[in-house]
Amino acid sequence: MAAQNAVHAHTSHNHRECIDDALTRAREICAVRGVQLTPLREKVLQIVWRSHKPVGAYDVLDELTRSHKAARPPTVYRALDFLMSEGLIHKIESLNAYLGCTEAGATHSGQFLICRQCGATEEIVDPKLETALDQAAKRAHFIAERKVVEISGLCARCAA
Amino acid sequence: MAAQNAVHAHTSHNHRECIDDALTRAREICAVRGVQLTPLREKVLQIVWRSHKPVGAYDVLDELTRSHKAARPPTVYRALDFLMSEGLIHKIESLNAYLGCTEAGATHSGQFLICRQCGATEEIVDPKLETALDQAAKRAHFIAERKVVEISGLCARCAA
DNA sequence: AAGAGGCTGTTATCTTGTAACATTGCCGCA
DNA sequence: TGCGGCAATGTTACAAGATAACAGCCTCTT
Repeated sequence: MAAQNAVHAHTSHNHRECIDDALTRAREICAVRGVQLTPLREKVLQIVWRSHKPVGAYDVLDELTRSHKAARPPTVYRALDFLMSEGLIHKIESLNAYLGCTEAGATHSGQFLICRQCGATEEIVDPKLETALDQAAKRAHFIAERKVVEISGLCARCAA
Repeated sequence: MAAQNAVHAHTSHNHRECIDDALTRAREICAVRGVQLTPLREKVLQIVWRSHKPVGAYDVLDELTRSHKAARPPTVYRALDFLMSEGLIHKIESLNAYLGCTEAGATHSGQFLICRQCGATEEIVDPKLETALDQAAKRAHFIAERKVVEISGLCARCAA
């Protein structure tokens, strides 16, 4: 499920399952935590999950407006902020765009592989890389809190 | 010089030397490459180097306008683009801001430690981290081209 | 003199993100 | 029953970041 998502962002697959899994998982997580995954927030999460490509806030807004005429920028940003604070989505800083989290539940800053050709972006969880980041910070006597790792290039599919 | 800058971003030091070193180095590099470090571009580089904190494009613009009334956003962005393409500055994606490069000359994507308290940002060059990044990409069959690594937290000074 | 290319000027606009205040709806409690 | 508080959303306006598109200028070359 989560682990499966993580390895097929750049491949063809039944994406409906991705979305369903993500939404189900999000509902569970929010229920456990006692926070409200309102219809609006869920809709935004669904929109972000429409693809494995990071989606801009204003693209979310365009999409959201179809079903929700009152939507405005703050509507979207509030929902995105909520989803980020609950670890359900990530912001891809180098693109100013948002991506569904495949490791929802665990608090973590993600590590991403962004294909410049097809746009598909995969979240990876690489313990060695994580360690290397911590060690690098430690050597510099720096207390790491948030770690942004975004590698862009070509996915296997586009390279072939 | 370069290595020295890299370890004192978060400490007090004679910053004039940083700037002078950076400008001198930039002139050398551009001369060797046969590209033009025009007065305008040099001025922008100097402004970016005024501190070890990443500087927003519009902050650069405000500062630039003092000596250069005709300056407009494109003026600044063109200069920043040039300086980035020559590896003389980096963009800090998570802040939408720009920082002088302490390793100018070598082509590289930087790795940064950003103090959320004082704002000082240090560029580090950590071969082990570099390797870990390459390995992580390789394991995912991904061809890495650009690597964004931005760790934010507390510098030793602010933690104390 | 003509033309090409690189740099800068200039105007306008686009994209991304936030401030600030109003409104709604629900829940607990007097 | 009504009131106070809080979380979520509505609404308007704007700030901040970035680029498009075209004009002008200078230099070098032929």
